[in-house]
Amino acid sequence: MVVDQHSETEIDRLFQAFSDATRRDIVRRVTVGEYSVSGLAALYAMSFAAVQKHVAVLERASLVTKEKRGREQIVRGNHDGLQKARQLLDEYEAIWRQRVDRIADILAEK
Amino acid sequence: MVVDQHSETEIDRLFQAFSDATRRDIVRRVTVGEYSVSGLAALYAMSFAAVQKHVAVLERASLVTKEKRGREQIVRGNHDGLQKARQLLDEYEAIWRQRVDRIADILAEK
DNA sequence: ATATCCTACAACCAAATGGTTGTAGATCAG
DNA sequence: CTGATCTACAACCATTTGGTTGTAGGATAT
Repeated sequence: MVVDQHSETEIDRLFQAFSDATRRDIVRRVTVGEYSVSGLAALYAMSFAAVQKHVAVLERASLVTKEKRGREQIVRGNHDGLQKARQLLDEYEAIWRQRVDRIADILAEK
Repeated sequence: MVVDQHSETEIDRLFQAFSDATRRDIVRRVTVGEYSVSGLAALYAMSFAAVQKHVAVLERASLVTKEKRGREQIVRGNHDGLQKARQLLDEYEAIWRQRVDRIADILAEK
């Protein structure tokens, strides 16, 4: 495998971030509206610190942004990460379509 | 969070499977053509057993299928997992679009 | 001024992950 | 038949992950 190390670990982080139900829920929530970290923490049956870590994972994956406002940290959705993930999966879908086309061509030759 | 446990852990597995560069490479390869597990193992700087585990992770995520042929196990791409992942991300994209529409409506009211 | 709220971060823990080596059973080739 | 190949799986190991509690500091409200 000779792949760009930087972007590959970025993609690792992106899908890793999506692979947890709590984090996916956070992403949905903060895309619709604003939440402070403690506001999010109130929603789940886990400690504030645990939610804080989830938000940190999402931020590193560009799925969420944080902005300090007074004593609160406001969490909002970040479209960048989602767009990158979707683009990635579109590439895999394109490989499937090429394969289907290739098989169709072979059948047509007969 | 009151979510369907079964499908949620399925999604966990799906994105978890995508969060590793070797596994993503395997998915691309076996979508284009057929590979035995040892055929795949020859491509990477890791043991046969490690690749075997990666394939197992992909199989559980419905990103790949295995079929025994003689003494070999043939690995092929499985479109189901990819489709599910793409559908999921499309739902997140839809949330974004709703948000954009909502903001546009508010602006239009003024 | 002081108590409360929100956040950051360290230290710790159990379980999962990604890798290894080794063993054993099928299947194939000569 | 024998040896080589392919796979499955167990046992082990280091690191990461997802959670906890505790401490400390900055911002807010009374």
